[in-house]
Amino acid sequence: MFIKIDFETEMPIYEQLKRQIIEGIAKGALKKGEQLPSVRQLAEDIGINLHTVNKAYNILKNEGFLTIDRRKGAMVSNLMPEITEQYLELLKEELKYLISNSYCRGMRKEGFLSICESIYDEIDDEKKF
Amino acid sequence: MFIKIDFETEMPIYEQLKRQIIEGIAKGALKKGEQLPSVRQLAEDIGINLHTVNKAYNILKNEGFLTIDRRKGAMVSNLMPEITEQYLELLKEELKYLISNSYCRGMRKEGFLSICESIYDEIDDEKKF
Amino acid sequence: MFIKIDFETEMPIYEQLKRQIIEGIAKGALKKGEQLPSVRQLAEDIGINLHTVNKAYNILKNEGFLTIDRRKGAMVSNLMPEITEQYLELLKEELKYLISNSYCRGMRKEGFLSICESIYDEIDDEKKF
Amino acid sequence: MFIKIDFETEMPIYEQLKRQIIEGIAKGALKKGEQLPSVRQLAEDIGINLHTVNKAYNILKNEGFLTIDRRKGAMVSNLMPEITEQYLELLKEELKYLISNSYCRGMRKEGFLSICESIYDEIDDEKKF
DNA sequence: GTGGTCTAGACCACG
DNA sequence: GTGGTCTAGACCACA
Repeated sequence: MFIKIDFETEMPIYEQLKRQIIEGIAKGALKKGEQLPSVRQLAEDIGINLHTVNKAYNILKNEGFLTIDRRKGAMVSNLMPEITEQYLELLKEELKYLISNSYCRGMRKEGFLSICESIYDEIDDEKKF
Repeated sequence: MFIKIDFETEMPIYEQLKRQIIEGIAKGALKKGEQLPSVRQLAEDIGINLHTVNKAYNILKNEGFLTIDRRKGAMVSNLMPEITEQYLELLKEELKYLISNSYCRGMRKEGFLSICESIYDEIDDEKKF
Repeated sequence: MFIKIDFETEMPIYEQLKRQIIEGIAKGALKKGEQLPSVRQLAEDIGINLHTVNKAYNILKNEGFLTIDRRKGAMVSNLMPEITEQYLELLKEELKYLISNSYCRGMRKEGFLSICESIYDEIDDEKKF
Repeated sequence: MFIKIDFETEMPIYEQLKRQIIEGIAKGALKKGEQLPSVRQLAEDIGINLHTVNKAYNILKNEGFLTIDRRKGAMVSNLMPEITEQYLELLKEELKYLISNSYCRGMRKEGFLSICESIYDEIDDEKKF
């Protein structure tokens, strides 16, 4: 796997793991239906406790990114979660803060948008392979 | 003040406070050089602990949004912080996650950018008054 | 057979199998005395493990829904189990939880009863054929 | 508290706890907005591990029955969860099984409905005090 | 071998 | 004092 955990940051390990898996799905490193390593396996690979991996997997299951198949363990869902009203609200809140902060620091609309665009393009690029 | 705290969310109160102050500065509700309520005053208004307000103020001071004068209390800095390399890195990380998540849920570049744009416009609009 | 297994739910496969067989008996898709597919056959049809089918069959035998003959395999019992004190207790416990949950969510007696009624009617309807 | 855990049954402790809390809310033993014991407190009272209580609380939080206030700990939500499409589906599935089982054992519609009714009445009765 | 459950103990962020 | 996080180890249900 491509997981890199930063043990220094204050972001919980399970949250870092969760985010990297979502990013992995977005850029196609993890295909729909693809099987993920077992909690034990991944925990060992990363050097963390299996319960921590389990927590990340379970959150992702609850959010609809993963499904846990009794026979094969965790796998990427074939149907990704929707853009719910609730998600949109949360996204806007988060963006409002990021934009406000950047705005105060002098970044204008064009600069911010071009960063977003380049990230989107990055995802699309990796998608091709 | 315009502060609204949600006591039921996972986000720490001091973080909510910090974000709302930054958003207030961005949209011009708080002008440069303007004085903020005293720690004691604000804490009472919102109904939270002194320490919590203090923590938010101190973080904002360290990040360069506020200056704290022993006599006059906290005020909005006359010079906003810069777009540092470090900030840019953090911003990109955060956006990468938000975009990946939205991408998985089917939101494409145009949709995401238009949300960002509308938030920027909102800030600019409020700025006029 | 009419069995549909959901491999992604939390409910064990053997439990899903057991429930669907009981539902099949209730609505008359499986007649008293009727022979069921062999463990091996059913396992292959559904694409699950032998042991899993075996477990479901054995539970159903112990509860009195099936009789298992060494030569002829499993068949639907000619005498269905009774409403024992123990069963009634369990049923009430389960209903108490379901009703409490529904009640909290605002469902009133009439709504709940009408759902039960429609399920009963459904069973009776299928019974006619 | 009124919690009674059965350590013999195969139902997970956290699930028993979750159910009893929901039942407590339904019958009014727990009022909206009321504060629950801390995880440590309740764990000690019941004689289980605090993580087990924590798990139950978190599930209930995610389902909308509890809210966790940073200042005061867990409390009963002021707004109960809705009857979602998904919940209704699950409820019907569960009822379908219970009814099928009871039907096989000879219980007819009237008998089943009267049990449901008496449980509903029980809840309403306790509500009055 | 897989995830689920439970226990236990430690440390930390928060208020 | 509250819940959140992480670690650790044990046992079990499931397939």
